[in-house]
Amino acid sequence: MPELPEVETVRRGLADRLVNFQIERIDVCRPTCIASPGGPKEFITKLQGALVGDWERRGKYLLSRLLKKSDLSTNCSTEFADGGLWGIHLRMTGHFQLFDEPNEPCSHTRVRIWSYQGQELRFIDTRSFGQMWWVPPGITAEKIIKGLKTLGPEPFSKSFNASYLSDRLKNSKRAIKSSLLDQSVVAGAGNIYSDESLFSAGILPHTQSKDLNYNQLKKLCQSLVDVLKISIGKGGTSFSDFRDLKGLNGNYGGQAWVYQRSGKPCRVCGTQIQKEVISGRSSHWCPKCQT
DNA sequence: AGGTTACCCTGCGCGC
DNA sequence: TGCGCGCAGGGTAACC
Repeated sequence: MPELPEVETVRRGLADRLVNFQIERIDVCRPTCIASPGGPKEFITKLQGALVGDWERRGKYLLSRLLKKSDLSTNCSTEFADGGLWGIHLRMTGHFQLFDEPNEPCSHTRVRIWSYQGQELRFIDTRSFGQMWWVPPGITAEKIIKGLKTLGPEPFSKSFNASYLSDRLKNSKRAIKSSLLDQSVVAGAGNIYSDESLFSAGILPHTQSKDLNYNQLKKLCQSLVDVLKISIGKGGTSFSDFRDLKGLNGNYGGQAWVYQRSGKPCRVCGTQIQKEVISGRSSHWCPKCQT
């Protein structure tokens, strides 16, 4: 279940490893994972021949700038035209593997992308929730990728602070846990990091969002940023480790304070960690450390 | 209109 | 041993 730190780790891995990665061929093994309007056919046509450029992360979305060799350019020319954007959302179980040698794909392989250099970038996604898009040149990614349109501020940006949260949540009766999961409030938090940041801030997940005072919101902002940063630091840097991302899930490196620890003693005070479903997502908290 | 729920999908763990 | 059920979760559509 990649959340912001895992997606950021993937972004860095792709940016590091896909150097001069020019796409020769694509095999979409599961057509439903291509979510752009033109479907797999257009996705394949438009990505083929493209050079994969810079990688950007927005919330849990990944975007790569594609460069296409200009029709006017000669063999020796290094001129590239805008090839649009390649968007990716890993959702629950999506991950990449890069192979230097030919290799038999596993049954959960959804998209296979070969470079002219003979490398294969493979998208593997057990639960098949992951999606990819091709965004035409000159069109904003928000037009094609619906989720980007409603994305709130990045947790690490200046616009994510206590006064923003205070204003955004001042009339909201929903549980703060639910607000944190809302990508339009803040981009990138999922179930793990919302539980962990609430623990770190000493706030009960059921608390009505509007009832949090300025200091609590300040603490919450800082806690979320800290928890995310710590996890990015432990996210690993080598591409081959991506297959192990799932192993890090759920405990972000074994350091979870409350997430999926219901019934176990709180690492701080020993009180039994509680669990309850809040707005459809399991929530974990310490009844003594969080008030 | 804010807010909640169902759904998509698959593997796993539990209970009988 | 084996089967069936429930659970896990991000985002979005549909609903209240």
